[in-house]
Amino acid sequence: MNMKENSKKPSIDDIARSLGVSKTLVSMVINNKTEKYGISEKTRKKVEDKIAEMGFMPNKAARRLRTGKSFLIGVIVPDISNPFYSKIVRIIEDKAQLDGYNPMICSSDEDSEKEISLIKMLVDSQQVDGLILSSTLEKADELDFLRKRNFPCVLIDRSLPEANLPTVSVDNEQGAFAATETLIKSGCKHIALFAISPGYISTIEERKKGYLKAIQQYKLSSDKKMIVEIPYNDIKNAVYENLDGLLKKKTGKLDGLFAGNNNIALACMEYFIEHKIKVPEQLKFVSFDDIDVFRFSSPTISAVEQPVEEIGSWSFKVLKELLENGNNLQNPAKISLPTRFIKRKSS
Amino acid sequence: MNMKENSKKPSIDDIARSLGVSKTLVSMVINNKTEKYGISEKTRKKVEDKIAEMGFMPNKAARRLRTGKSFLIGVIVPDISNPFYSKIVRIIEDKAQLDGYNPMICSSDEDSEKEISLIKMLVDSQQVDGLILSSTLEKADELDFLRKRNFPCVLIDRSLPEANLPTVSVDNEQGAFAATETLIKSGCKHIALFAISPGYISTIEERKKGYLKAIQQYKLSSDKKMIVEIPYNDIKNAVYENLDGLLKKKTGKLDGLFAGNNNIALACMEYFIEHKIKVPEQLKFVSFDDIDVFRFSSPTISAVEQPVEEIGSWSFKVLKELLENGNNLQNPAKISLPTRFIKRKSS
DNA sequence: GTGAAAGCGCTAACAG
DNA sequence: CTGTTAGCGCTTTCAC
Repeated sequence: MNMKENSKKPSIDDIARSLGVSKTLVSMVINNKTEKYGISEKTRKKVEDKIAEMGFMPNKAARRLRTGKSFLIGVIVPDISNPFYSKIVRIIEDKAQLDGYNPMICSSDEDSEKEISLIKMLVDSQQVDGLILSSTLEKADELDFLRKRNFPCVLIDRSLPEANLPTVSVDNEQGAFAATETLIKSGCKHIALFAISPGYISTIEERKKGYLKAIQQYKLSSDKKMIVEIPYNDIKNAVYENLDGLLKKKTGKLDGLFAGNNNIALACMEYFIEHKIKVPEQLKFVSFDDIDVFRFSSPTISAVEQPVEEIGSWSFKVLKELLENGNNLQNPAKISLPTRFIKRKSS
Repeated sequence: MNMKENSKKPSIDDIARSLGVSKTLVSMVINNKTEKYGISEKTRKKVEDKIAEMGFMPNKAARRLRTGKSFLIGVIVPDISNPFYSKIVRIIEDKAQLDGYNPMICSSDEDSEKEISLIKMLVDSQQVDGLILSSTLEKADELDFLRKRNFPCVLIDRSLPEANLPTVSVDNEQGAFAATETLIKSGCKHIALFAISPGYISTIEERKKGYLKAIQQYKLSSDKKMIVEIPYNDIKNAVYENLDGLLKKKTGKLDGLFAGNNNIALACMEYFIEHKIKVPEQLKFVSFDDIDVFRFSSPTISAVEQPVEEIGSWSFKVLKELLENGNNLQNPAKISLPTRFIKRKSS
């Protein structure tokens, strides 16, 4: 009763047979190697026409098995539904396509174990040719198995200490410094930083550093309790609890808040609305990452903008270099892009 | 000078040889077929240990070539960096992973040709087992080559007329009706709908229908010019020009605006700010798609919320059904999910 | 200029 | 319960 599957996909063999030539010839045509092997224009044309006629597309699995090259690249980010990452990924997709690569995109959920298993699956199972990684890992040696194999891998957004891997990142310290400085200059004395945990992530560390540098440079009293870690999985509750605590304090009451990323900022903003906290009058507020919300909210939110386009295009550019010319383990590219602080009404 | 690649990946052969057994046995263990073939617990354990010890992972290219099954699914959306789609995709990723599938995610940029070539690449080249498609195509027959092969494919978000393919979508008409009705009930007489082009996309058509239904039901004068098409590639300019025109009119001046999707809404909101248009006093405003911005903007924006979670999980569920039990071309699943109108301050 | 043949790593039919 | 074997579709070496 089922509809019959009439038209199986043609293989290279079908093309060859229907033309009375060998598979070799067809293969050479597919791979633009006719020149190299001195195939005549006429023959090439003949084969090409047949390929078009039969709608032949080479089977990548077979090619992959034979050549060991997949023209796939693995892309792992913490969460593809976070606009910061989805924008980067989109750029990578476009750039990769231009060079015939297809990305396999995965979300690690800030989970080191999941990340490792995704990497293994991409590298060992799917045989991606290279990896672009916004890593959640704590230590570089968890990636040693890649390094040992000299596997093309570029770190983006987050660097890894002593990783010795090419990295495309952003000057988080400078960005955080600028953000904190703004708060200080507008009169804040008690500034908290809400940063996503785990705290060892390089971007978080650098943001903390920038924050502390500003605090110290302007001789504000620094208090360890003003740097709070917000767990990735429970942002809203953590933000609410901490804000409750910090705003209740009699002495040293919070008057400036720096949200370490866009999700934390959103939770803070919800809190402000629910608890009728007036920003910037009662509390000045800035955030890392610039998202659409910040331009339209009331008040508009000052934020550290990251150059997503550039992160995306550089990351593929660097990976491509690795893919084509091999790793230079002694001296991996380290690209650090500037951020831009956008001052709006919240600070 | 280069670091030697010491540790090649082990193959099924290596495992078998180092254990003195056959590849078959190892293969059976990998694929959990030991029960089926009555392999002893002991042997299985022995093989499994070796696999763990050598860090073996089956080569998917080989498996794919042999079995014709890739455990890959293709996912094509107009733009992965649009939060509406990135959220759906994220759900699909999670659900697929639970069943051992990996998504290959692509953006079509609302370009039919690009979409077709992506489909071909996914299906013929990458050999994905199934497809989840938020299609930009005009007519279903462009997908006939898939239907002929009985290829598992589910349409999401947008349906295709006479496609006879399983579809997971949303009741756009009802959503648009509710949105328009709100505008009418709050006193608007001259309501425009800004919809993304191409206008033949089912969601757009349905939204137009819902809009018109409300207009007619409440006996407002309907004017063709009040439905404007905004090209995907030039949203901002188109929105600005049309708003300029419609707001300048002496008679029948615009007093209500319905943005057909989130990107259009953002452009409108920028316009409002730049031109100091007071919403809702001067112009009432609603949008399709609910994004974070709408909850925080001033004023907050009323919007038709789509059940992204459900779209994502249903789409994989339906595809899985196809994958496991085959197509039912006579009677494909058509799942229509309700939308929810969220009234905020803008209307 | 072109073709024959081997083999990438895996699965499954069949044999024992 | 376990092994032998053929072959998926392609690229590449070598031969003519």
